[in-house]
Amino acid sequence: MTAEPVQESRAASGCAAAPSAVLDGPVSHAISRVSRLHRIAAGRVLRELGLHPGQEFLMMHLWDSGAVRQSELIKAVGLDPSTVTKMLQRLEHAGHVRRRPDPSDRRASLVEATDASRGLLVEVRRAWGELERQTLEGLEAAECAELARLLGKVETALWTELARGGGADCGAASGEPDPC
Amino acid sequence: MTAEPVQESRAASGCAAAPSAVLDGPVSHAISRVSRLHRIAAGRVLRELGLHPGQEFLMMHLWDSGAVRQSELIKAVGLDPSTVTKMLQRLEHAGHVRRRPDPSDRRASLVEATDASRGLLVEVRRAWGELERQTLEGLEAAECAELARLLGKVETALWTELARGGGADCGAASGEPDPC
DNA sequence: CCTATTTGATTGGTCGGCCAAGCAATGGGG
DNA sequence: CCCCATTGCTTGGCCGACCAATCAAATAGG
Repeated sequence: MTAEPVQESRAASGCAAAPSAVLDGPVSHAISRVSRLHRIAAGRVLRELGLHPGQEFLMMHLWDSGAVRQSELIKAVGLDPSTVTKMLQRLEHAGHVRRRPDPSDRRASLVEATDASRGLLVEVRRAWGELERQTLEGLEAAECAELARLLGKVETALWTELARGGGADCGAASGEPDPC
Repeated sequence: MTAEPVQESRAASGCAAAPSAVLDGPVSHAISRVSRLHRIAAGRVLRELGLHPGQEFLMMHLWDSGAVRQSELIKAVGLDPSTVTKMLQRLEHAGHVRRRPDPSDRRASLVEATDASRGLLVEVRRAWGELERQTLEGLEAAECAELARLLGKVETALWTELARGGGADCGAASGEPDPC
């Protein structure tokens, strides 16, 4: 209808400047938006591999560490136990992971990536490289490093804040200490 | 627990892998983690107000812009139409939002915040201020600005990349008085 | 030894969020 | 005037993610 002005605004010119986005104020909004876009981008890249966004986190950890207790996996990725359970059920059903009871502790489960899933390893790594490239496109190396540093600081800030109020245990995989 | 050595694998220190940073995808990981923590923090702060994380986005826009077409709202927040529909259904059921058919276009809906919801306005603003404070705790003003700038760049980068692959309109929610 | 607490994992419920289809109304072109 | 593409929104399905509550097993305490 009548010359959609919106598309025009977003069109290279209007969007390229994107002064509004930068000045938009709250970092919180920016985090939410960036995260959402990032997730969508991840979904696009991973879709062809048969993985849904978020699952690659688990798989990468499993590929990296071999058979692990589910509780270890939970602490490593920092997700809710129920979330991990359901994700693993789907991944198991898809043939990407295998779960077996831990003989030394009959309530625990050992999780490991299947051999079949190994084929995905290189693809997923490539996809993540692509995603990283898309994410950091237009940023210089120094900016990238700075962004990583700042995100790290924000992460620790949020983390301590949450630990204070929520009493969540949370091993926090690679998180807090050691800010280089 | 078993004698499971702490898996302080190479990952933790993003700075160490400066040259190969792109391969490991530290920024992508960081974005995901920070976003998740941030969302949890937002949920904590908003829970007492009866809002779920994400809803405040819609409400803030509605408070700010009065009655709007649903399609305008969708473009403004940049979410999927179906997502907005369901969120609005819940918000309406909760009494925060009112929807009425647009007389000038019988397939469209006009959405507006209810008077009752206005009471939440100041609370939500306060909660977001609190959230912002938690998020940026430990960062200096210059770092905060730099983070905002970098996130803006990442956002536009992801955005153009997504627009290339999938039909995209562009809303670029912007232009509101936001104290930082 | 037998009970309390803690730990490991699962289920149920709800919400945000996406995609893919599906209508209903609008409006442009033949 | 009618047909057809477009726009606006909704539904259904699925997945990630949270919380709360539950159950089973292991361990600490009396």
